[in-house]
Amino acid sequence: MGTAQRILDVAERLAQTQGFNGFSYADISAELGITKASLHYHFATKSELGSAVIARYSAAFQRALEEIDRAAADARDKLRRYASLYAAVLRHHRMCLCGMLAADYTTLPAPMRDGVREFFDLNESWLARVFEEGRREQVLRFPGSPLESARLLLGSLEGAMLVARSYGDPGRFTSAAQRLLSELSSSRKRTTGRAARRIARPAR
Amino acid sequence: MGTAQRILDVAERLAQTQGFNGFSYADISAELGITKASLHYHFATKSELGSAVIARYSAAFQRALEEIDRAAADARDKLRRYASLYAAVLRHHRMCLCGMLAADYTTLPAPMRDGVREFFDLNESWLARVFEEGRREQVLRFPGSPLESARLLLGSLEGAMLVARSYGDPGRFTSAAQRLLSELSSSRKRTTGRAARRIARPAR
DNA sequence: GTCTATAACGAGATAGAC
DNA sequence: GTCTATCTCGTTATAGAC
Repeated sequence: MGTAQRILDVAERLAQTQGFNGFSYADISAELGITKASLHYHFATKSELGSAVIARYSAAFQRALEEIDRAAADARDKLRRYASLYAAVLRHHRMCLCGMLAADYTTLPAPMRDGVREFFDLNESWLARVFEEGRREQVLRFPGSPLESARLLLGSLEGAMLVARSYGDPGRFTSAAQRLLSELSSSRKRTTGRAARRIARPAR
Repeated sequence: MGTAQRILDVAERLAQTQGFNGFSYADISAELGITKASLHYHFATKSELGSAVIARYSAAFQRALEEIDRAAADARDKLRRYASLYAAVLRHHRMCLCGMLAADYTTLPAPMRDGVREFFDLNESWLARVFEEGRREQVLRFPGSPLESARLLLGSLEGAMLVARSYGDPGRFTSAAQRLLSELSSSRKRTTGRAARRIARPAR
């Protein structure tokens, strides 16, 4: 794999675990056994590096959502798999990249701020589509607009991750995620233990 | 007001808006018109300063919760007022201190990490008591244990704040908070517009 | 594309005068 | 309690050799 990709891998992980102000070129340099000057050859400024990390992360997330659209049985299943994406991140002791950057938001360079909002927009519009589809096919039942439900779910999952990570306890996240899905999608057939386990250990 | 308190005021605001790694003694120094050396007289290390900020914040939050216990009509009203505390913070363009520090968590000195978890514990046990009370007095209806609902609500409010702040739109928070309360506390009498407005502009 | 070397600055922290 | 002065280290970033 190219050097640029390996730099992005490390930067992404550090941003997800320590925040954008919580790591430096020196950290990446030490981990890859490459000098700081070389890092600057690939990414001239930290802002540029951060923007590249966000862009790659968003693209990967986009692909994951398309994969869910392809594989999921119905809208409810899509939400379950969506929550599983978050659970997988947390199991790697990471926070969602953009949830993390949302905390650093006011200190971020403008291009990165835009990237963070675009990531949220991406998630919200996909989720809103899923809620709309679920309502249409009568597999989901919820009050208000699909977009409102999308925003509530996105924010709640981000917050559940954030707190769960402080306790080093992914169970806190999966527990909250299960309740959220069953509340937000209160169809007649209620969520059972089987679905709960599927969130806790998703297909890879 | 004493110098130490004014230092804490500034440090608290900076921690809530920029994160613990997003501000320095120099920032506080400039704002208060006092040298960095003087700051170190009051708080020898940044870790000490951070711990003091958390301790004061937690104590103030504790008092706010006791005030809610005193003033609120019932458990549902307590939850509404609880959400209003968060909305007030957000309106000041701040994030919850400990929600912010939860993002910085892995980079924090150990004493601060403990303080963050204690803040969450404090909130969760108060909320769990409220959910329990609400169930007992049949004003709230929810599945599972009171503690699970407490954790879900805490995490969801933190996350809703985090995302809303990125958009500079407190309305995103209040909208999510309303939905959460009405879902989490699905008694027969549903929440109305009157309650919604109370969350948007709480009593001070 | 990676290196050595260094610039330029800001961080947290301390010594000691007043 | 607050100051000046300073230390040491870490930060992002650049110049120029290989």
